[in-house]
Amino acid sequence: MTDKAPQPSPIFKPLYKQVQELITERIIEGIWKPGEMLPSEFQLADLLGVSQGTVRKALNALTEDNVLFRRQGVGTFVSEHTLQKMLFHFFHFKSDNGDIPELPNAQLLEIRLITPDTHLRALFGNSSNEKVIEIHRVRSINNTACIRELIYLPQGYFVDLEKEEKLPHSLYHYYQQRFNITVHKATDRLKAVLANEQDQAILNIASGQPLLEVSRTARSLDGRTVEHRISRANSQDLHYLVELN
Amino acid sequence: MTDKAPQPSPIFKPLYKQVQELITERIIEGIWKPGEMLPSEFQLADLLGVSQGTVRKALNALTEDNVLFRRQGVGTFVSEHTLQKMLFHFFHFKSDNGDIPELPNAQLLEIRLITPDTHLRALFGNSSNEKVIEIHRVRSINNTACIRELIYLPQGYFVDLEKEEKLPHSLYHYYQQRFNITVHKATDRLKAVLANEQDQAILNIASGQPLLEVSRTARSLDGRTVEHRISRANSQDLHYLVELN
DNA sequence: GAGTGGTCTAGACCACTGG
DNA sequence: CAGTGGTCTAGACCACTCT
Repeated sequence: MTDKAPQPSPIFKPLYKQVQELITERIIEGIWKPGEMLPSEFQLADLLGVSQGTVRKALNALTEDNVLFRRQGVGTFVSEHTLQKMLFHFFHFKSDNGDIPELPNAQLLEIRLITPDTHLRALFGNSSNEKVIEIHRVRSINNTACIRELIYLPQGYFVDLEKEEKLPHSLYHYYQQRFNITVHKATDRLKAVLANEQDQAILNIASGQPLLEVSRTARSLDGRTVEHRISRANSQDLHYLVELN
Repeated sequence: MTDKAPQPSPIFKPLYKQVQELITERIIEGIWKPGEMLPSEFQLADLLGVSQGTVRKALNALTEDNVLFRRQGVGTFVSEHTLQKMLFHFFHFKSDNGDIPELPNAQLLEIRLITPDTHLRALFGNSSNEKVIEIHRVRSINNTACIRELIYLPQGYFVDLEKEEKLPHSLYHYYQQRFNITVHKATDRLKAVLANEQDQAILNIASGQPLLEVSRTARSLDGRTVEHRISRANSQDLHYLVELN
């Protein structure tokens, strides 16, 4: 570490924070990959020249933040976007009666490159000539279409994704495996809207029906905005679940 | 504490957890009240016969859980539902352009006692003859009605509340002060619905308009369900904000 | 300056997992 | 059994706040 003694006030940053950032960087750089095990607390302590307790505090903070997960008697691992974790953290639509045990199937309607409007450019911090990938999908439960998804990705981070002809139902795991992009935090904004003609056709509903629109901005481990997603759900038999603490 | 040495496996509960529960109980019993300062770490350690580090771990866990808050150089305090914290934790409606800096005013329409249906009884675990208080309000921003609220409270926990003629805009602070009930966790379920006639009249909107309906179940510190609330919002200029981590 | 929480260390021991 | 994370302790020192 830089210095064992904490710095004088204004620049003061605890040792364990520095350790935390250092570990995060190594994960971002791909030195430690999702699913892999980190060295033990004592090994890391020796490696970084701090005490085991300090390393522990950093590791626990990162575990709290879902960057790592720990199993007593086994080790500390870099979090992976397994289907289970995805569902828990990033998929909040639930069936009204009983739960949705799995992620609803997603049928791909279209992938294309578009020229971003000012809104998308602002979101991604794009240069004006960079293209954006648009993915259009529809999710179904029991063969009934219920959620229409429009997904926007900056082409620079997702090279050649637009050439795929099939995509997995859970994109976040795919982003992680294929592009080393881990969706870490997201902001959802919810509104009630009326179904437009396209919604009516795709979701097979009458005109004048209300839809739950979820507008998501997702950020990766290093803080970049990597995805914008608009989901329009027929909330007849669905709801969006939020736990407040 | 009961025993310094951790128990053999199946009953094993860490010391700091026991300390945590003990402190929580004292808060529930009203021995330490919202806003009040707890004894210092060392005093608590002496009091409970554990080390300061163990007390610290318990206090930090409770801080993480928003039961306490700590200020370096000052002390550890029992959390209070100040307007600020309320807004941050339990009021997630935001204005589309710019933020809502304050809680929108709430105008009381009606308070009455009702006989709970089976749904409400199941929620509150009520005996069948206990009444429920129904509060009907409407919130406005810039003198424009935007959210209609129907609030249900078990009468047993909120004695004589139905006799009030005026209620504060933020009820959670009031529950805490007047009834020693701290809303600690809540579950929101969101749907898009069409405005019914009553909605149209109260929110001053045309028929066929979509509303964002938020159905909340709120639990107190000791885990009892203490409030059910249905908010119907005109999401024309509003959205419901969720941060995912 | 006195008192609080925050950081860091060092060491002992316990609980859990897997070979 | 060896190796991992989890708990608990004790003590030193730092940063912050208030008076």
